[in-house]
Amino acid sequence: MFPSIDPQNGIPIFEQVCRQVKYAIAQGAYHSGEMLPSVREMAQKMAVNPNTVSRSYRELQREEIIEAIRGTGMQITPNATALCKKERKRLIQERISSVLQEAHASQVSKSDILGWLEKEVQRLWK
Amino acid sequence: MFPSIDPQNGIPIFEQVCRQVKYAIAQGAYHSGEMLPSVREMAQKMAVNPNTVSRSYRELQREEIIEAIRGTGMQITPNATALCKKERKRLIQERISSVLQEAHASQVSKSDILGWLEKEVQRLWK
Amino acid sequence: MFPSIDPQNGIPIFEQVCRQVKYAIAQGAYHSGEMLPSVREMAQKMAVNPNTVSRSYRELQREEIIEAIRGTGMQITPNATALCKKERKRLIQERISSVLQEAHASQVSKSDILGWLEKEVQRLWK
Amino acid sequence: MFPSIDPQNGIPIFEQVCRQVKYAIAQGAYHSGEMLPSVREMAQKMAVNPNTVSRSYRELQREEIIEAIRGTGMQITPNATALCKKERKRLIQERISSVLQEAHASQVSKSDILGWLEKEVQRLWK
DNA sequence: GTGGTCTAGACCACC
DNA sequence: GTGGTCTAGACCACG
Repeated sequence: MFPSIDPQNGIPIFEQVCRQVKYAIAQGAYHSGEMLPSVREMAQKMAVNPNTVSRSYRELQREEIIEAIRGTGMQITPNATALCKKERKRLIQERISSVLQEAHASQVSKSDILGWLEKEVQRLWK
Repeated sequence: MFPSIDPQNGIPIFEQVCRQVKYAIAQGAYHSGEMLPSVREMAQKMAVNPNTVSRSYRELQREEIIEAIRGTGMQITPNATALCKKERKRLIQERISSVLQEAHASQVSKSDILGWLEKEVQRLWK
Repeated sequence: MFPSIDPQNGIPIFEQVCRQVKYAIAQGAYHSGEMLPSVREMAQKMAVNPNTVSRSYRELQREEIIEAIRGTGMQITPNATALCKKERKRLIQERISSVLQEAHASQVSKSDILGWLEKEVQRLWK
Repeated sequence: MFPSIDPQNGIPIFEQVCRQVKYAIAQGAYHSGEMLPSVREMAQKMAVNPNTVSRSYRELQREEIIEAIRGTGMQITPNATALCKKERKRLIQERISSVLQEAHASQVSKSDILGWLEKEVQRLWK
Protein backbone atom coordinates (compact mmCIF):
# COMPACT_ATOMS: atom_id res chain seq x y z
CA MET A 1 0.00 0.00 0.00
CA PHE A 2 2.58 2.57 1.10
CA PRO A 3 5.98 2.44 -0.53
CA SER A 4 8.43 2.87 2.32
CA ILE A 5 10.27 6.08 3.04
CA ASP A 6 13.86 7.10 2.28
CA PRO A 7 15.66 8.60 5.29
CA GLN A 8 18.58 9.77 3.12
CA ASN A 9 17.01 11.95 0.44
CA GLY A 10 16.96 15.29 2.19
CA ILE A 11 13.17 15.50 2.43
CA PRO A 12 12.13 15.29 6.11
CA ILE A 13 10.61 11.98 7.00
CA PHE A 14 7.44 13.53 8.45
CA GLU A 15 7.01 15.35 5.13
CA GLN A 16 7.41 12.11 3.18
CA VAL A 17 4.72 10.51 5.34
CA CYS A 18 2.38 13.43 4.69
CA ARG A 19 2.92 13.19 0.98
CA GLN A 20 2.22 9.51 0.88
CA VAL A 21 -1.02 9.90 2.77
CA LYS A 22 -2.13 12.72 0.49
CA TYR A 23 -1.11 10.71 -2.53
CA ALA A 24 -3.13 7.74 -1.33
CA ILE A 25 -6.17 9.95 -0.80
CA ALA A 26 -5.83 11.60 -4.21
CA GLN A 27 -5.65 8.16 -5.83
CA GLY A 28 -8.83 7.09 -4.08
CA ALA A 29 -7.22 4.60 -1.73
CA TYR A 30 -9.00 6.34 1.15
CA HIS A 31 -12.40 8.00 1.08
CA SER A 32 -14.11 10.61 3.25
CA GLY A 33 -15.17 9.25 6.59
CA GLU A 34 -12.70 6.34 6.60
CA MET A 35 -10.20 6.07 9.45
CA LEU A 36 -6.47 6.36 8.89
CA PRO A 37 -4.33 3.62 10.50
CA SER A 38 -3.37 4.49 14.08
CA VAL A 39 -0.08 6.26 14.73
CA ARG A 40 1.51 3.06 16.04
CA GLU A 41 0.24 0.96 13.16
CA MET A 42 1.38 3.44 10.55
CA ALA A 43 4.76 3.81 12.25
CA GLN A 44 5.30 0.08 12.07
CA LYS A 45 4.17 -0.17 8.43
CA MET A 46 6.56 2.56 7.40
CA ALA A 47 9.39 1.56 9.72
CA VAL A 48 9.45 5.04 11.21
CA ASN A 49 9.47 6.49 14.70
CA PRO A 50 5.89 6.94 16.06
CA ASN A 51 6.76 10.52 17.05
CA THR A 52 7.39 11.23 13.40
CA VAL A 53 4.03 9.82 12.28
CA SER A 54 2.42 11.83 15.01
CA ARG A 55 3.94 14.97 13.62
CA SER A 56 2.74 14.10 10.12
CA TYR A 57 -0.82 13.60 11.36
CA ARG A 58 -0.67 16.93 13.15
CA GLU A 59 0.37 18.52 9.88
CA LEU A 60 -2.44 16.84 7.94
CA GLN A 61 -4.88 18.00 10.58
CA ARG A 62 -3.68 21.57 10.13
CA GLU A 63 -4.37 21.26 6.41
CA GLU A 64 -7.87 19.94 7.21
CA ILE A 65 -7.26 16.70 5.39
CA ILE A 66 -7.90 14.58 8.45
CA GLU A 67 -9.51 15.27 11.79
CA ALA A 68 -9.05 13.71 15.19
CA ILE A 69 -12.01 11.78 16.62
CA ARG A 70 -11.38 11.63 20.36
CA GLY A 71 -10.67 8.13 21.56
CA THR A 72 -11.06 6.67 18.10
CA GLY A 73 -8.44 7.89 15.67
CA MET A 74 -7.95 10.07 12.63
CA GLN A 75 -10.73 10.38 10.11
CA ILE A 76 -10.57 11.55 6.50
CA THR A 77 -12.49 14.83 6.20
CA PRO A 78 -15.31 15.31 3.66
CA ASN A 79 -13.30 17.50 1.36
CA ALA A 80 -9.97 15.67 1.72
CA THR A 81 -10.04 14.14 -1.75
CA ALA A 82 -10.73 17.45 -3.41
CA LEU A 83 -8.01 19.19 -1.39
CA CYS A 84 -5.41 16.56 -2.18
CA LYS A 85 -6.16 16.49 -5.88
CA LYS A 86 -6.12 20.26 -6.09
CA GLU A 87 -2.82 20.45 -4.25
CA ARG A 88 -1.21 17.87 -6.50
CA LYS A 89 -2.29 19.80 -9.56
CA ARG A 90 -1.03 23.07 -8.14
CA LEU A 91 2.31 21.57 -7.15
CA ILE A 92 2.88 20.03 -10.54
CA GLN A 93 2.04 23.23 -12.37
CA GLU A 94 4.30 25.21 -10.12
CA ARG A 95 7.20 22.85 -10.67
CA ILE A 96 6.71 22.90 -14.42
CA SER A 97 6.67 26.65 -14.44
CA SER A 98 9.76 26.90 -12.28
CA VAL A 99 11.90 24.47 -14.23
CA LEU A 100 10.98 26.05 -17.54
CA GLN A 101 11.80 29.45 -16.13
CA GLU A 102 15.20 28.23 -15.05
CA ALA A 103 15.82 26.63 -18.43
CA HIS A 104 14.96 29.92 -20.08
CA ALA A 105 17.25 31.86 -17.75
CA SER A 106 20.03 29.45 -18.63
CA GLN A 107 19.55 30.27 -22.29
CA VAL A 108 18.44 26.82 -23.31
CA SER A 109 17.12 27.11 -26.84
CA LYS A 110 13.41 26.65 -27.54
CA SER A 111 14.11 23.70 -29.81
CA ASP A 112 16.22 21.94 -27.16
CA ILE A 113 13.58 22.31 -24.51
CA LEU A 114 10.78 21.19 -26.82
CA GLY A 115 12.82 18.15 -27.75
CA TRP A 116 13.39 17.14 -24.12
CA LEU A 117 9.75 17.64 -23.21
CA GLU A 118 8.49 15.71 -26.23
CA LYS A 119 10.81 12.80 -25.48
CA GLU A 120 9.67 12.49 -21.86
CA VAL A 121 5.99 12.87 -22.63
CA GLN A 122 6.19 10.20 -25.34
CA ARG A 123 8.03 7.86 -23.00
CA LEU A 124 5.60 8.21 -20.11
CA TRP A 125 2.24 8.46 -21.81
CA LYS A 126 3.32 5.91 -24.44
CA MET B 1 27.13 41.06 -10.86
CA PHE B 2 25.97 38.70 -8.13
CA PRO B 3 22.39 39.03 -6.95
CA SER B 4 22.48 38.80 -3.20
CA ILE B 5 21.41 35.75 -1.28
CA ASP B 6 18.23 34.89 0.60
CA PRO B 7 18.97 33.59 4.10
CA GLN B 8 15.36 32.44 4.59
CA ASN B 9 14.64 30.09 1.72
CA GLY B 10 15.81 26.84 3.21
CA ILE B 11 18.77 26.42 0.88
CA PRO B 12 21.99 26.85 2.88
CA ILE B 13 23.76 30.10 2.18
CA PHE B 14 27.05 28.41 1.26
CA GLU B 15 25.09 26.39 -1.31
CA GLN B 16 23.50 29.53 -2.76
CA VAL B 17 26.93 31.09 -3.14
CA CYS B 18 28.18 27.98 -4.95
CA ARG B 19 25.26 28.09 -7.32
CA GLN B 20 25.69 31.73 -8.13
CA VAL B 21 29.35 31.27 -8.92
CA LYS B 22 28.61 28.27 -11.13
CA TYR B 23 25.82 30.17 -12.78
CA ALA B 24 28.11 33.11 -13.48
CA ILE B 25 30.71 30.80 -14.99
CA ALA B 26 28.14 28.98 -17.12
CA GLN B 27 26.92 32.34 -18.44
CA GLY B 28 30.45 33.32 -19.39
CA ALA B 29 30.85 36.03 -16.76
CA TYR B 30 34.13 34.36 -15.74
CA HIS B 31 36.62 32.57 -17.93
CA SER B 32 39.34 30.03 -17.33
CA GLY B 33 42.38 31.50 -15.67
CA GLU B 34 40.58 34.50 -14.23
CA MET B 35 40.57 35.06 -10.48
CA LEU B 36 37.40 34.93 -8.42
CA PRO B 37 36.82 37.82 -5.97
CA SER B 38 38.70 37.15 -2.73
CA VAL B 39 36.87 35.49 0.14
CA ARG B 40 36.60 38.74 2.04
CA GLU B 41 35.52 40.74 -1.00
CA MET B 42 32.81 38.26 -1.96
CA ALA B 43 31.64 38.08 1.64
CA GLN B 44 31.16 41.82 1.71
CA LYS B 45 29.40 41.91 -1.67
CA MET B 46 26.94 39.26 -0.59
CA ALA B 47 26.60 40.50 2.98
CA VAL B 48 27.64 37.14 4.34
CA ASN B 49 30.27 35.94 6.79
CA PRO B 50 33.69 35.28 5.20
CA ASN B 51 33.69 31.77 6.70
CA THR B 52 30.58 30.97 4.71
CA VAL B 53 32.15 32.10 1.46
CA SER B 54 35.23 30.13 2.41
CA ARG B 55 33.14 27.00 2.72
CA SER B 56 31.56 27.64 -0.67
CA TYR B 57 34.96 28.09 -2.28
CA ARG B 58 36.17 24.86 -0.67
CA GLU B 59 33.19 23.09 -2.19
CA LEU B 60 33.87 24.55 -5.62
CA GLN B 61 37.49 23.48 -5.27
CA ARG B 62 36.38 19.93 -4.57
CA GLU B 63 34.31 19.99 -7.73
CA GLU B 64 37.39 21.19 -9.64
CA ILE B 65 35.70 24.39 -10.74
CA ILE B 66 38.26 26.65 -9.08
CA GLU B 67 41.67 26.10 -7.56
CA ALA B 68 43.47 27.88 -4.77
CA ILE B 69 46.73 29.64 -5.61
CA ARG B 70 48.33 30.10 -2.24
CA GLY B 71 48.74 33.66 -1.15
CA THR B 72 47.13 34.81 -4.35
CA GLY B 73 43.49 33.80 -4.67
CA MET B 74 41.08 31.41 -6.33
CA GLN B 75 41.47 30.75 -10.03
CA ILE B 76 38.91 29.41 -12.52
CA THR B 77 40.11 26.02 -13.79
CA PRO B 78 40.48 25.28 -17.52
CA ASN B 79 37.41 23.07 -17.67
CA ALA B 80 35.22 25.06 -15.28
CA THR B 81 32.92 26.42 -17.97
CA ALA B 82 32.32 22.99 -19.44
CA LEU B 83 31.64 21.51 -16.00
CA CYS B 84 29.18 24.24 -15.02
CA LYS B 85 27.29 24.14 -18.30
CA LYS B 86 27.07 20.37 -18.18
CA GLU B 87 25.79 20.43 -14.61
CA ARG B 88 23.12 22.99 -15.42
CA LYS B 89 21.90 20.93 -18.34
CA ARG B 90 21.85 17.77 -16.25
CA LEU B 91 19.93 19.45 -13.44
CA ILE B 92 17.30 20.87 -15.75
CA GLN B 93 16.77 17.58 -17.55
CA GLU B 94 16.48 15.74 -14.25
CA ARG B 95 13.88 18.16 -12.95
CA ILE B 96 11.86 17.94 -16.15
CA SER B 97 11.92 14.19 -16.04
CA SER B 98 10.95 14.07 -12.40
CA VAL B 99 8.01 16.46 -12.62
CA LEU B 100 6.59 14.76 -15.70
CA GLN B 101 6.95 11.41 -13.98
CA GLU B 102 4.98 12.69 -11.02
CA ALA B 103 2.34 14.15 -13.29
CA HIS B 104 1.98 10.81 -15.00
CA ALA B 105 1.78 8.96 -11.69
CA SER B 106 -0.97 11.36 -10.65
CA GLN B 107 -2.95 10.41 -13.76
CA VAL B 108 -2.81 13.83 -15.33
CA SER B 109 -4.07 13.40 -18.87
CA LYS B 110 -1.70 13.81 -21.80
CA SER B 111 -3.73 16.67 -23.21
CA ASP B 112 -3.70 18.56 -19.90
CA ILE B 113 0.07 18.26 -19.52
CA LEU B 114 0.71 19.25 -23.13
CA GLY B 115 -1.51 22.27 -22.65
CA TRP B 116 0.40 23.44 -19.57
CA LEU B 117 3.77 22.92 -21.18
CA GLU B 118 2.78 24.72 -24.35
CA LYS B 119 1.44 27.70 -22.42
CA GLU B 120 4.63 28.13 -20.37
CA VAL B 121 6.98 27.67 -23.30
CA GLN B 122 5.06 30.25 -25.36
CA ARG B 123 5.15 32.70 -22.48
CA LEU B 124 8.86 32.42 -21.79
CA TRP B 125 10.40 32.02 -25.24
CA LYS B 126 7.84 34.52 -26.62
CA MET C 1 39.78 4.22 22.35
CA PHE C 2 40.89 7.33 20.48
CA PRO C 3 44.33 8.70 21.26
CA SER C 4 43.94 12.43 21.51
CA ILE C 5 45.07 14.82 18.84
CA ASP C 6 48.14 17.03 18.51
CA PRO C 7 47.23 20.59 17.60
CA GLN C 8 50.84 21.50 16.83
CA ASN C 9 51.99 19.02 14.21
CA GLY C 10 50.95 20.87 11.08
CA ILE C 11 48.24 18.40 10.13
CA PRO C 12 44.84 20.09 10.53
CA ILE C 13 42.89 18.83 13.51
CA PHE C 14 39.83 17.92 11.45
CA GLU C 15 42.13 15.80 9.29
CA GLN C 16 43.59 14.06 12.33
CA VAL C 17 40.10 13.22 13.53
CA CYS C 18 39.23 11.76 10.12
CA ARG C 19 42.34 9.63 10.17
CA GLN C 20 41.68 8.29 13.62
CA VAL C 21 38.16 7.30 12.74
CA LYS C 22 39.30 5.60 9.55
CA TYR C 23 42.07 3.89 11.45
CA ALA C 24 39.62 2.64 14.08
CA ILE C 25 37.35 1.28 11.36
CA ALA C 26 40.22 -0.39 9.52
CA GLN C 27 41.28 -2.06 12.77
CA GLY C 28 37.78 -3.40 13.31
CA ALA C 29 36.95 -1.18 16.28
CA TYR C 30 33.73 -0.18 14.49
CA HIS C 31 31.58 -2.29 12.21
CA SER C 32 29.00 -1.54 9.55
CA GLY C 33 25.72 -0.33 10.97
CA GLU C 34 27.18 0.82 14.29
CA MET C 35 26.84 4.44 15.32
CA LEU C 36 29.83 6.72 15.72
CA PRO C 37 29.99 8.79 18.94
CA SER C 38 27.93 11.96 18.53
CA VAL C 39 29.63 15.15 17.45
CA ARG C 40 29.48 16.60 20.94
CA GLU C 41 30.67 13.41 22.59
CA MET C 42 33.61 13.00 20.24
CA ALA C 43 34.48 16.66 20.64
CA GLN C 44 34.68 16.26 24.38
CA LYS C 45 36.70 13.03 24.18
CA MET C 46 39.25 14.64 21.90
CA ALA C 47 39.22 18.02 23.62
CA VAL C 48 38.32 19.75 20.39
CA ASN C 49 35.61 22.15 19.31
CA PRO C 50 32.39 20.43 18.14
CA ASN C 51 32.52 22.38 14.88
CA THR C 52 35.84 20.76 14.11
CA VAL C 53 34.47 17.26 14.67
CA SER C 54 31.47 18.24 12.57
CA ARG C 55 33.75 19.13 9.72
CA SER C 56 35.56 15.80 10.04
CA TYR C 57 32.27 13.91 9.97
CA ARG C 58 31.17 15.85 6.91
CA GLU C 59 34.39 14.81 5.20
CA LEU C 60 33.89 11.16 6.14
CA GLN C 61 30.36 11.40 4.82
CA ARG C 62 31.64 12.66 1.49
CA GLU C 63 33.97 9.67 1.33
CA GLU C 64 30.97 7.41 2.00
CA ILE C 65 32.50 6.01 5.16
CA ILE C 66 29.65 7.17 7.38
CA GLU C 67 26.17 8.50 6.75
CA ALA C 68 24.00 10.89 8.73
CA ILE C 69 20.71 9.59 10.09
CA ARG C 70 18.78 12.74 10.88
CA GLY C 71 18.05 13.26 14.52
CA THR C 72 19.84 10.04 15.34
CA GLY C 73 23.54 10.17 14.61
CA MET C 74 26.26 9.01 12.23
CA GLN C 75 26.24 5.43 11.05
CA ILE C 76 29.09 3.34 9.62
CA THR C 77 28.25 2.46 6.01
CA PRO C 78 28.28 -1.14 4.74
CA ASN C 79 31.49 -0.75 2.78
CA ALA C 80 33.32 1.47 5.27
CA THR C 81 35.74 -1.20 6.45
CA ALA C 82 36.73 -2.13 2.92
CA LEU C 83 37.21 1.53 1.97
CA CYS C 84 39.36 2.29 5.01
CA LYS C 85 41.53 -0.77 4.63
CA LYS C 86 42.03 -0.11 0.95
CA GLU C 87 42.98 3.49 1.59
CA ARG C 88 45.51 2.55 4.24
CA LYS C 89 47.15 0.06 1.92
CA ARG C 90 47.24 2.59 -0.92
CA LEU C 91 48.77 5.28 1.30
CA ILE C 92 51.50 3.00 2.60
CA GLN C 93 52.42 1.74 -0.84
CA GLU C 94 52.55 5.28 -2.19
CA ARG C 95 54.84 6.42 0.59
CA ILE C 96 57.15 3.44 0.10
CA SER C 97 57.36 4.08 -3.59
CA SER C 98 58.04 7.76 -3.11
CA VAL C 99 60.80 7.41 -0.54
CA LEU C 100 62.58 4.73 -2.53
CA GLN C 101 62.35 6.88 -5.61
CA GLU C 102 63.94 9.75 -3.78
CA ALA C 103 66.66 7.49 -2.40
CA HIS C 104 67.42 6.32 -5.92
CA ALA C 105 67.48 9.86 -7.27
CA SER C 106 69.94 10.74 -4.51
CA GLN C 107 72.24 7.96 -5.72
CA VAL C 108 71.99 5.89 -2.58
CA SER C 109 73.57 2.54 -3.40
CA LYS C 110 71.42 -0.56 -3.62
CA SER C 111 73.34 -2.23 -0.81
CA ASP C 112 72.89 0.78 1.52
CA ILE C 113 69.15 0.92 0.94
CA LEU C 114 68.73 -2.83 1.37
CA GLY C 115 70.65 -2.63 4.62
CA TRP C 116 68.42 0.12 6.02
CA LEU C 117 65.25 -1.65 5.01
CA GLU C 118 66.37 -4.97 6.44
CA LYS C 119 67.31 -3.40 9.75
CA GLU C 120 63.93 -1.68 10.18
CA VAL C 121 61.88 -4.68 9.12
CA GLN C 122 63.76 -6.94 11.55
CA ARG C 123 63.27 -4.48 14.35
CA LEU C 124 59.52 -4.03 13.86
CA TRP C 125 58.33 -7.49 12.86
CA LYS C 126 60.80 -9.07 15.35
CA MET D 1 69.11 22.71 -14.51
CA PHE D 2 66.24 23.23 -12.09
CA PRO D 3 63.05 21.35 -12.72
CA SER D 4 60.27 23.87 -12.18
CA ILE D 5 58.09 23.98 -9.11
CA ASP D 6 54.52 22.82 -8.55
CA PRO D 7 52.32 25.42 -6.85
CA GLN D 8 49.52 22.90 -6.24
CA ASN D 9 51.14 20.09 -4.28
CA GLY D 10 50.77 21.36 -0.73
CA ILE D 11 54.49 21.88 -0.13
CA PRO D 12 55.18 25.61 0.26
CA ILE D 13 56.89 27.07 -2.76
CA PHE D 14 59.76 28.55 -0.73
CA GLU D 15 60.33 25.05 0.65
CA GLN D 16 60.41 23.55 -2.82
CA VAL D 17 62.99 26.12 -3.87
CA CYS D 18 65.14 25.28 -0.83
CA ARG D 19 64.98 21.60 -1.61
CA GLN D 20 65.99 22.06 -5.18
CA VAL D 21 68.98 24.15 -4.26
CA LYS D 22 70.08 21.61 -1.66
CA TYR D 23 69.50 18.82 -4.13
CA ALA D 24 71.65 20.58 -6.71
CA ILE D 25 74.42 21.04 -4.17
CA ALA D 26 74.24 17.43 -3.01
CA GLN D 27 74.52 16.28 -6.63
CA GLY D 28 77.62 18.41 -7.14
CA ALA D 29 76.02 20.95 -9.46
CA TYR D 30 77.36 23.69 -7.19
CA HIS D 31 80.62 23.67 -5.24
CA SER D 32 81.87 25.58 -2.23
CA GLY D 33 82.75 29.16 -3.03
CA GLU D 34 80.55 29.38 -6.12
CA MET D 35 77.82 32.00 -6.27
CA LEU D 36 74.13 31.13 -6.44
CA PRO D 37 72.09 32.95 -9.12
CA SER D 38 70.72 36.26 -7.89
CA VAL D 39 67.25 36.39 -6.39
CA ARG D 40 65.82 37.97 -9.51
CA GLU D 41 67.53 35.55 -11.83
CA MET D 42 66.45 32.52 -9.84
CA ALA D 43 62.91 33.86 -9.59
CA GLN D 44 62.70 34.16 -13.33
CA LYS D 45 64.19 30.70 -13.95
CA MET D 46 61.68 29.11 -11.63
CA ALA D 47 58.72 31.30 -12.56
CA VAL D 48 58.27 32.29 -8.95
CA ASN D 49 57.80 35.54 -7.07
CA PRO D 50 61.17 37.10 -6.11
CA ASN D 51 59.91 37.51 -2.55
CA THR D 52 59.57 33.77 -2.37
CA VAL D 53 63.12 33.13 -3.58
CA SER D 54 64.30 35.68 -1.10
CA ARG D 55 62.65 33.78 1.69
CA SER D 56 64.23 30.52 0.49
CA TYR D 57 67.69 32.12 0.49
CA ARG D 58 67.08 33.40 4.00
CA GLU D 59 66.23 29.87 5.04
CA LEU D 60 69.34 28.43 3.40
CA GLN D 61 71.42 31.06 5.12
CA ARG D 62 69.98 30.03 8.47
CA GLU D 63 71.02 26.46 7.75
CA GLU D 64 74.54 27.73 6.88
CA ILE D 65 74.39 26.32 3.38
CA ILE D 66 74.91 29.68 1.74
CA GLU D 67 76.14 33.01 3.01
CA ALA D 68 75.47 36.54 1.88
CA ILE D 69 78.44 38.46 0.47
CA ARG D 70 77.49 42.11 0.73
CA GLY D 71 76.96 43.74 -2.63
CA THR D 72 77.81 40.57 -4.48
CA GLY D 73 75.35 37.77 -3.85
CA MET D 74 74.95 34.44 -2.13
CA GLN D 75 77.92 32.13 -1.88
CA ILE D 76 77.99 28.39 -1.24
CA THR D 77 79.62 27.79 2.16
CA PRO D 78 82.63 25.47 2.57
CA ASN D 79 80.65 22.72 4.25
CA ALA D 80 77.48 23.05 2.16
CA THR D 81 77.97 19.85 0.20
CA ALA D 82 78.54 17.80 3.33
CA LEU D 83 75.52 19.33 5.03
CA CYS D 84 73.22 18.70 2.09
CA LYS D 85 74.34 15.14 1.61
CA LYS D 86 73.98 14.40 5.29
CA GLU D 87 70.53 15.93 5.42
CA ARG D 88 69.34 13.94 2.46
CA LYS D 89 70.52 10.73 4.04
CA ARG D 90 68.90 11.58 7.35
CA LEU D 91 65.60 12.50 5.70
CA ILE D 92 65.45 9.32 3.69
CA GLN D 93 66.20 7.13 6.70
CA GLU D 94 63.58 8.92 8.75
CA ARG D 95 60.94 8.49 6.11
CA ILE D 96 61.75 4.81 5.67
CA SER D 97 61.52 4.25 9.39
CA SER D 98 58.25 6.12 9.67
CA VAL D 99 56.45 4.39 6.82
CA LEU D 100 57.53 0.95 8.01
CA GLN D 101 56.35 1.80 11.47
CA GLU D 102 52.96 2.77 10.14
CA ALA D 103 52.76 -0.37 8.05
CA HIS D 104 53.52 -2.40 11.13
CA ALA D 105 50.91 -0.57 13.18
CA SER D 106 48.37 -1.28 10.43
CA GLN D 107 49.11 -4.97 10.77
CA VAL D 108 50.56 -5.38 7.31
CA SER D 109 52.16 -8.82 7.21
CA LYS D 110 55.92 -9.17 6.98
CA SER D 111 55.65 -11.04 3.68
CA ASP D 112 53.45 -8.32 2.13
CA ILE D 113 55.82 -5.56 3.11
CA LEU D 114 58.88 -7.47 1.92
CA GLY D 115 57.15 -8.11 -1.38
CA TRP D 116 56.38 -4.42 -1.93
CA LEU D 117 59.89 -3.33 -0.99
CA GLU D 118 61.53 -5.93 -3.21
CA LYS D 119 59.38 -4.94 -6.18
CA GLU D 120 60.21 -1.24 -5.87
CA VAL D 121 63.94 -1.79 -5.31
CA GLN D 122 64.15 -4.09 -8.33
CA ARG D 123 62.31 -1.57 -10.46
CA LEU D 124 64.46 1.40 -9.50
CA TRP D 125 67.94 -0.04 -9.20
CA LYS D 126 67.22 -2.37 -12.17
C1' DG E 1 47.18 41.15 0.61
C1' DT E 2 45.56 35.90 0.09
C1' DG E 3 43.26 31.35 1.74
C1' DG E 4 43.04 27.93 5.80
C1' DT E 5 42.00 26.58 10.36
C1' DC E 6 40.14 26.81 14.89
C1' DT E 7 37.17 28.31 18.68
C1' DA E 8 33.07 30.07 20.75
C1' DG E 9 28.38 30.43 20.93
C1' DA E 10 24.03 30.70 18.76
C1' DC E 11 19.86 28.86 16.27
C1' DC E 12 17.47 25.44 13.50
C1' DA E 13 14.96 21.12 12.00
C1' DC E 14 14.52 16.51 12.99
C1' DC E 15 13.62 12.16 15.76
C1' DG F 1 18.92 14.04 22.25
C1' DT F 2 20.94 14.37 17.12
C1' DG F 3 23.46 16.75 13.02
C1' DG F 4 23.62 21.24 10.18
C1' DT F 5 24.36 26.01 9.48
C1' DC F 6 25.81 30.58 10.45
C1' DT F 7 28.35 34.35 12.69
C1' DA F 8 32.12 36.46 15.02
C1' DG F 9 36.71 36.97 15.81
C1' DA F 10 41.23 35.13 16.18
C1' DC F 11 45.67 33.22 14.41
C1' DC F 12 48.61 31.16 10.89
C1' DA F 13 51.48 30.40 6.61
C1' DC F 14 52.11 32.01 2.12
C1' DG F 15 53.38 35.38 -1.73
